[in-house]
Amino acid sequence: MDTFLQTISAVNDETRVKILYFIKINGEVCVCDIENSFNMIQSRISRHLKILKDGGFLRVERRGRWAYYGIRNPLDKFREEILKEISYLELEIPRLKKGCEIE
Amino acid sequence: MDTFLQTISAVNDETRVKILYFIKINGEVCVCDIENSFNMIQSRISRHLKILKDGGFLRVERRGRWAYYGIRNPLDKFREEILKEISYLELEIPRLKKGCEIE
DNA sequence: TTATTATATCAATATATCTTGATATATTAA
DNA sequence: TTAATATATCAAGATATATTGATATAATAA
Repeated sequence: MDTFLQTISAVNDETRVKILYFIKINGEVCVCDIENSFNMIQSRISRHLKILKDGGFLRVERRGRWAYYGIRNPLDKFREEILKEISYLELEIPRLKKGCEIE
Repeated sequence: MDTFLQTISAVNDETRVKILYFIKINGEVCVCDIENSFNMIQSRISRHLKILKDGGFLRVERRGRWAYYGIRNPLDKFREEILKEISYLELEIPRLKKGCEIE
């Protein structure tokens, strides 16, 4: 039950749904890219990414001082269905704006 | 987005997940049956049923003074997947105890 | 009609979650 | 080593949701 609720509550927030879809569309992105694209403060983005990661939707890889987030692969059937349902929403998401100095 | 979040938030609660599964297992039940089986006060059950109904999982039919709740049929693919995922949890749910005087 | 039963809804409180700003940590550059 | 950058985490306040007890509504029984 706990895992189920963790998965569900991860997508029970408009901001997180948009961030998740943004990552699905843009592939691997770092926190500052999302921060910059969504124009939200860093702690807010970071917290949402953690919840999405703990919910099993995202993986994170650290390279240098950057943390790159991407859709976890492979993704199990259920989370895949949730992601599909989110895609059907055809959400308006911000265009990717790189936020870090160097890459 | 609103419909998606309404669907998701409907199953973002342990009590509601159990009630939903209980109804899936037992078929059509009235509020007092759930009240009696789960040993919860009536207003609590009634509120959760409303949220599950508004989330698109349940239908309700009034017959006499009773309100019979059942799984909405047909259920769309996404809610069907959620219900399937809940089934996989193999939750311990209370045995059906009829709660009304007459039926 | 009056009382009883089943259900829904409201108001108050309790609990959980989200956002923000501050601070901590870790990596790289100077 | 010191400064700057990227990210994570914490504490406080704001907002949302859950639970309870009381009350409202509607159907039936007496």
